[in-house]
Amino acid sequence: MKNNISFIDKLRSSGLRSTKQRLKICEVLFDTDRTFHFTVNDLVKIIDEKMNEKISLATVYNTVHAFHKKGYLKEISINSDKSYFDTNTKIHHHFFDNDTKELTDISDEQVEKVKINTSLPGKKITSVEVLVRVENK
Amino acid sequence: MKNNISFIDKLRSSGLRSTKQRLKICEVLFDTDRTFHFTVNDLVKIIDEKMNEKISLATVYNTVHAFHKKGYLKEISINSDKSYFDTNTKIHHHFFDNDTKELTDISDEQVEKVKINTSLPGKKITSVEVLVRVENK
DNA sequence: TTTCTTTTTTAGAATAATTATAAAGTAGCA
DNA sequence: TGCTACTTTATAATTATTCTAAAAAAGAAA
Repeated sequence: MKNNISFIDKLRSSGLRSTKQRLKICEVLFDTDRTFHFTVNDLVKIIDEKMNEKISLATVYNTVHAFHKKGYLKEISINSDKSYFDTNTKIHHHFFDNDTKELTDISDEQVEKVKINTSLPGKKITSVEVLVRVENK
Repeated sequence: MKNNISFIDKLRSSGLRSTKQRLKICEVLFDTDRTFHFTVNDLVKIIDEKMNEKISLATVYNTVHAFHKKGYLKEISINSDKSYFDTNTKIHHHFFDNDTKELTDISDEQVEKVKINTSLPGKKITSVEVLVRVENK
């Protein structure tokens, strides 16, 4: 219950009502030192097992989508049967290990600025992301 | 029926039996001047409507996976509800239109060489690809 | 060719992630 | 306090993909 006030503000200021469920999800997602990747299923499990709370699946989906829309979460582009989200919303890139299927952040400084010398008419760029695939030597 | 011989060879040499269905799919995928992107559903539609042929959905999935495994197709990393494949198997980059879900190639010259200043121990880089998401202005 | 073995195709069922629905509950404001 | 719009919820529906098991076809050997 410590810094939940900041979450309430966060929600309010983005036009989302602060509900019990949303605050709980905020805690799980943003009340940590480090950012992380997750699927909706991961999130449900954490809420259920670690937080001993029961939030309906539909609500978790709703909330994750709302947070994504507001820019508090980022969707990661990996082809998979599920959607991966990232609490690190800064522009950054990823290693994807083809052997273990693990995803690791590459901080922005470690990738030289990607320049795209072309565009699509009537469209604006919303993100530029690099995916570096690796495998065992 | 012209250059189907090459497809038969292609299949044979990769240890796949050359069946009527696989040859038809080869025609659709590889008997064109330009490479293209597709989903399994797109492919089924083309076979059905343009080629007036009926190949079972399971077979199309099987074949696409077999071709992917053999390196004749590339899967594109987009978080989406479906899987996208590319008949262009060379390393290259993409625009993905968040509105229309359309995928467009970005030719290699239009992207300045991406430099990654970090690595993972024991791993070697197999590809570095850029995904540029766009949406309506 | 005929026969035999293995691979492939197929329709349909099963699975899994996600979205839609519509009723009940809650937040925030007047 | 009461109202209204937004949320939550359980459940059904949807969609892409995979599984299954039987029938069909391919390739090799006799």
